[in-house]
Amino acid sequence: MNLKELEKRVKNSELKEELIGKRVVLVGWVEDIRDLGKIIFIVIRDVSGKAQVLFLKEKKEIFELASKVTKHSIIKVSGFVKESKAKDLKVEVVAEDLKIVAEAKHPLPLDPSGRVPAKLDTRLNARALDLRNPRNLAIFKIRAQALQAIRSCFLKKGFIEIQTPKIIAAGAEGGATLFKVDYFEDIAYLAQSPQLYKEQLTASLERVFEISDFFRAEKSHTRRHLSQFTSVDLEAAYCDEEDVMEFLEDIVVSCIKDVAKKCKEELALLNRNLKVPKRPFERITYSQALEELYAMGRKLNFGEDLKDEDLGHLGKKHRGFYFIVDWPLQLKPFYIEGKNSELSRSFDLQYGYLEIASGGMRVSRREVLEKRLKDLGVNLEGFKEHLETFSWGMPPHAGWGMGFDRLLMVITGCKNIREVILYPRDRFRLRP
RNA sequence: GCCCAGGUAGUAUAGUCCGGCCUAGUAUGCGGCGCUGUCACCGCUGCGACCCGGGUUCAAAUCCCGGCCUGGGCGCCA
Repeated sequence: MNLKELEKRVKNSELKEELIGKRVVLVGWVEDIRDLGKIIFIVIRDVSGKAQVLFLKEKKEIFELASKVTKHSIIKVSGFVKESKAKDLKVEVVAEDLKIVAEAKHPLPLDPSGRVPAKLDTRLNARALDLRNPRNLAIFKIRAQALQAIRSCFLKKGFIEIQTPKIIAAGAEGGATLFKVDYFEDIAYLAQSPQLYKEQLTASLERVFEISDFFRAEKSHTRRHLSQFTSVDLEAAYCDEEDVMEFLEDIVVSCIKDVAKKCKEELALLNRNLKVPKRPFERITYSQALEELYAMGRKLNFGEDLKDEDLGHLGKKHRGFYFIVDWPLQLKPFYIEGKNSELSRSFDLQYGYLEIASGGMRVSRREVLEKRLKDLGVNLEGFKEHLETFSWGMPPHAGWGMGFDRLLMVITGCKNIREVILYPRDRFRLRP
């Protein structure tokens, strides 16, 4: 089978009244069969939607073939379009010819029609079949659209898309746990962020963005953590934290606006009434957050990180997107610029309890960076090449990283991050 | 690494507390038969399951121990 052979193919979503009387070819999987004895209705679905095909007893050969088709087999049907009496379809196709392209052998691991909903684990183990459920497919149509929206927003602002290495040398970056991999005679690690590279690149590319997967060997087991996740990263020269916060607002709002406009059917399948957030997003300082938490009976000292429970409380008070700014310097990584001796020029973007993005003004002076690293007790040797670039004329720059999968949770309303990833990787899942 | 919950036909569930009328119920699925407008088609009929190993007991899906797997949470998350 090839495209030439399918020249007359009409996607199910294109099957409209204008085609009445015309001969068409449909290809797709069998979603449902209703055999009434002398007439058989087959509901055929493809990536675009569904259609109803009629088989009449007069066409003996194909009628008998149709009565043997199993659900979820791939079939090719040709026939004439006519008006339909079906509840939710305007037209249908009376079959003239039927070919079983690929038989689905039962039992199947789950029922994509969703009549008996399968557990997430079962679904992920049979993902390709699971995505024949239009609701689940909708999530990934939205995902693709959201990515495209973000990319075009960056390009409009003059950003250059980059790809940084995913295999990196010694885990000098510290912090979160790295995955170790054999690298010929050496040991390498999987990158957990493009941080150092994207900063370096502002020296020449000025404004850069990257949309790629990164890896964290955290032993987290929650509904919002994964070992492999998609990160949207921005870094821009001659910008400060305020500038990149505006970029972030713009990216998020454009993305949601675009999805709301172009994915109406998909959002409807998810029962989602997607509201475009208003700019500017609310901003609270870390100190304000502590005060608010104190008023709710939670005592935290300055310098303590906000725990999930705290963010949960704050999320109830601040609905939708909001920034937490002015974090204590000690809570932020070495490359974040200080505001003074205590505070940093950084921000986190929250959506309710969920942390979506974090970023800030970066340190661009080598001596400051070296001091910060030394204060943390890090061996400068591991950062030698990175630090060197800061002696070649490093422009002041700021940036952020956003968890794309988490943004998608917000857009789709999925409560488990695994639902918005095709083949999620977590601590307990390495396959399929 | 820690805590909690769970594992019953292909899928999803009831039963488990308090062992015995469980010959394991229901829905959906799958097979057969009938039916010319279905649309979660319908009617009749059949098929199919107690995660694995050990223990207690006259008797284990049910209680105990170990293992494997899953879900949720904590911690962790530059």
